[in-house]
Amino acid sequence: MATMPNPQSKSVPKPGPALRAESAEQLIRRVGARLTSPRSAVLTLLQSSDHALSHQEVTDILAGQLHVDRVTVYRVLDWLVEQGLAHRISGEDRVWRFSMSRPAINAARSGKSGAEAHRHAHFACKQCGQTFCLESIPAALDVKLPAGYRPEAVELTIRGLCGHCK
Amino acid sequence: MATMPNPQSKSVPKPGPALRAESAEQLIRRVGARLTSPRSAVLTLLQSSDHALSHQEVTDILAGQLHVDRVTVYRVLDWLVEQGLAHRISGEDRVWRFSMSRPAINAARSGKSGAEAHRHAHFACKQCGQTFCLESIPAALDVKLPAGYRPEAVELTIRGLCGHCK
DNA sequence: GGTCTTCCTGCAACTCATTTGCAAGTAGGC
DNA sequence: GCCTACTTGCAAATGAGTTGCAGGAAGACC
Repeated sequence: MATMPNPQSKSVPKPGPALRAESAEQLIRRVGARLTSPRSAVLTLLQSSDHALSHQEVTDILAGQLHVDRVTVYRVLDWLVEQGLAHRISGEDRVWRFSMSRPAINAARSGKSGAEAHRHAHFACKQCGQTFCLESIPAALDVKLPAGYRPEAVELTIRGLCGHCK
Repeated sequence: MATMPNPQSKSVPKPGPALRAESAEQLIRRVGARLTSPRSAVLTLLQSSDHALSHQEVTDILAGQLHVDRVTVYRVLDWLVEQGLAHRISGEDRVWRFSMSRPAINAARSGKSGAEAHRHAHFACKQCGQTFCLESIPAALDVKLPAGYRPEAVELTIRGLCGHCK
């Protein structure tokens, strides 16, 4: 996924190079898991999307490609997060959004946890509702906390208007 | 809803249990709104809590004090946010939490919007589930966004173990 | 104190994202 | 090709938050 997202391309991502599907399968095998069509389809979708996708978006887009139950989509998304192949972003609309980021993939390859590699800011557009990863902006743990507080993760979300909606 | 402040102006309330209830009433009148027992009770509760409260927590605590419908609690909390007397924090568990912060109150007094004054980080403890305001840590808008992106608000949430759960 | 108007509250029913239970299906090891 | 453990599909449940509406009460006016 591009560090600088292109807001022009909306919900339906382009299929992309042939390598993408193969890459999704490779990643699934890399974690030693069973390769199934829902997993492959969801992961490929996340890979080719320039913004974080909600469960609803994934289900809608997949609906035209293959038959996948919505519960399965939930489970696959959870599983991808568990495996460190994707990360989950909580939005203001109480909807989870999922995104696959290069660092997460690299971390999975190198054995690090996805959470550990997932240290960047997000931008949530209040106009179009889309959420973009700002991988160039770190969500750093360098803040001074009150005594005794042990930080483990930082969530930095910027809200406003994206490049397309401004 | 009128926003004309009440002419009766009193001194800044001092911290202390006895003055707290009175202070909640003062604040409600300050925004020119009707003083009702649900509003007073919820605001007093937020004032006396050291952490952000969920709707469920507010309802539970209030249950032992007076009869308030859960829908009314939702509406009062929304109203407090609208008036800038409280702010709303979105958590990982898809539950809103509400907190009243000094800056927000001062902003209400000076006519500024609560959102404008609400520029601090939050700490979410994964052990006890509580969320605390870190008013000494600013959620600054000084990040470099991709061209065309217009930021309006920053949400900075640190997750980990709080001083009590460490 | 009494009346009136407008805003607020309580109640019931609803929405919708997400979860759970379970039986049927299938990927991959043997 | 067979088996077993892991996945999926379906139905139903959960739970936070919302909506519509009628009755109730805060506060203004007299």
